[in-house]
Amino acid sequence: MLKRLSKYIKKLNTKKKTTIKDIANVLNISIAAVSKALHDDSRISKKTKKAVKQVAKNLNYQPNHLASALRKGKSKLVGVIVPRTNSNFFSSVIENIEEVLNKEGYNIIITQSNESFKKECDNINTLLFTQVDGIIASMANETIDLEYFEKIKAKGIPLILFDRGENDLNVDYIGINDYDSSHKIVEHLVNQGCKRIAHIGGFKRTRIYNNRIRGYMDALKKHNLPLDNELLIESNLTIADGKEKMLELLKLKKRPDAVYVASDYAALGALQALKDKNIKVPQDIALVGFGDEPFTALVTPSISSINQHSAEIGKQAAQVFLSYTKVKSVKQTLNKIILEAKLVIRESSNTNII
Amino acid sequence: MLKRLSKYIKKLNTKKKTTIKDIANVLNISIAAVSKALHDDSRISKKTKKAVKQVAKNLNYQPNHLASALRKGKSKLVGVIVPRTNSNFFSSVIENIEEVLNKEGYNIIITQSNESFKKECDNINTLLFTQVDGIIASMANETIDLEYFEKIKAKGIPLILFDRGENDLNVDYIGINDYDSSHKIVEHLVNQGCKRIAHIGGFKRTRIYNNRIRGYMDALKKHNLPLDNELLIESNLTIADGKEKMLELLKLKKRPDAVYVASDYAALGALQALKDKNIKVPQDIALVGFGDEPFTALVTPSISSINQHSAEIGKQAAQVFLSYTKVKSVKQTLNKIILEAKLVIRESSNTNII
DNA sequence: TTTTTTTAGTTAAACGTTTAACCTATATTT
DNA sequence: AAATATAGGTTAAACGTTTAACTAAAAAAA
Repeated sequence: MLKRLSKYIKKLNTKKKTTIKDIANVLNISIAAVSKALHDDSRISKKTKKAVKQVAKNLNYQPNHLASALRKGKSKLVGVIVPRTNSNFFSSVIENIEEVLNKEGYNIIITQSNESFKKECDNINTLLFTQVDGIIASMANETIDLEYFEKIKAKGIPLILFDRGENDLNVDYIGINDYDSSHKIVEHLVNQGCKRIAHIGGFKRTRIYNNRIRGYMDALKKHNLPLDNELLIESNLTIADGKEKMLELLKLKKRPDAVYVASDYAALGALQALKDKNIKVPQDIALVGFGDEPFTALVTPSISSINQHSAEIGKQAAQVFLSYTKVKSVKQTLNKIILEAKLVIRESSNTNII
Repeated sequence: MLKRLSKYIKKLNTKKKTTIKDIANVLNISIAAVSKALHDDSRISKKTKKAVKQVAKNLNYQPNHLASALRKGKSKLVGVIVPRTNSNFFSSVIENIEEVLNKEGYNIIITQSNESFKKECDNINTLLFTQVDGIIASMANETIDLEYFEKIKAKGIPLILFDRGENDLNVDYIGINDYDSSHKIVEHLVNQGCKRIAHIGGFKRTRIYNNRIRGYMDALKKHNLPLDNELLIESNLTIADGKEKMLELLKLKKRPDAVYVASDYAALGALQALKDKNIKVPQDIALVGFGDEPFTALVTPSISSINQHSAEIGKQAAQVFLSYTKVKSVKQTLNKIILEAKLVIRESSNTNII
């Protein structure tokens, strides 16, 4: 064996990678035995297993994932599609998906749609082409046509949506209770004495923004505040949008005394507009954002916001995917997991402390 | 053919995926012909090509990437390792790497080290296991032991580092000129009339932070400013670190009149500390950050910073990788690409405008 | 007409695993 | 002692492509 080994040791210096065939040759056993030994199959003796593992180490053997994936029909790869990774929310969701899936031997391929429908379709094609075993996604703002997502389902590949989902699409979903979150915000602002509460929201067609808008309207009704159409604005919720829409609100004859913005980024823009116009926050106008991005705690005044439990969403999404891989029965009830969000009150809406 | 096709059309409803074998059966030709037709091989007639593509479409054929990757020995996957995706810098670099590589048929697998050496090693193992064709990485702060990176090189897999690299490691590198950037900052501060310039930097062992520190010291010398050791602080450069180290600087008997922080995040923390202590920025103390993260333009006062050309870095890194796949000759000179950074002057260091 | 060239394929092996089915020698049971 | 079980493997096919090497028929050249 030693002679055979030393012959193979030379191989280390060449480019060619070590395969189980090499190990089999060194030990003069079949490749099947090697494969089984590496997987601790019960039909291989301890002695052989030990020898195989030793040789594998010596030859610096690295299993060929492609080969086993092809044979087993499983790539052990999960695709993740997010609008962008550069928000703390998505970055944290991804981190937690990765953590849970890595433990089970899965790797993730992260792709960004940049909020573009076309890019999202490309991403889906790419992931299907790469033979991922499942897809976890949060939809782009633009997306209305669900054909591509249907395609995933049609192929029998588990699809789990989080945060940005769609009511029409019959898939697993993990998100927070947007409707209730709006209620919490409005209630808080009412408690602060606000009477004219505006909402800079996202577009109604997107499930989460629709829910936030409905929650906002129903909450106003509940607290006997009149619903004024000029106080409800739809937008893309970028920083620039927040600034622009806030300036529009400030032009109204009857200004709002509070603004609830459906995204922290837009809230940051709105805050800049308020500062530019020398309007005191929260005394003149109170401000609440959404998402609890770290910077909300760092700007002056700090911005009240809704914590979306990003870590929890990531973990649950991964778990739902794993449940598909474990259960043999194809028929499985869909998971619709709605987490309760938490309102974090900061300076921008707290008139008591100041 | 129609009869055969309709027989196969049923297959669409089953789980089994369509393969080139199915297409071959429908048209009664060999699978080799199908493979060639799909790749527009010159030895296949136009008629056959057309027929093959039509049937492929009808059967909803999707090439099995694993099979072709195994056969060709190329996974068409590139691994990307970054400390975290949630800064604009890394997110932008990644976006641009992806854009360039996608055009050439490559996909990327993004992994995060979370600045942990152990996680980084795990990431490398994972990527090697997944048979990536190359790795583009920015090292974790913690990393000193380069063994794992050597391993990549040893396997003959192209390794390209960006931003956080290492002088000792003989690999391709793309980054900005940190040394010069420090010079630009110091020069600017001197022009603003500052005479006691402090530096909250990263750890010297990391190449980029070392260069920034050296640049800072040499620039002081050049402008005949004394180098005071208590004005040079090493840290991890988190937001909290920035705040803490700034408070330390404020405790000095002889306070600085300007602080150059080696990261925007730490600069943000520093700014909070200054605000808490009611110190006017830039009048009492001027502040400059590093990285040109979007929030630097949005806080009050806005923070001057260094733009690192993230898009350019991403594109170049991808190009360097591609150069390995195209050139046959193994011997290739290493690329060390150093981009010139740009100082963006904002309120935090601009005494003229105020 | 015969030979050569071109066209349009076909055959079969290979990529590195996994796994169902089979086999043989030894140990155990009856 | 014969029958059965168990341990420890081996053989060969399969996963879905790609590709080098071969071939048959038709077209062009001689």
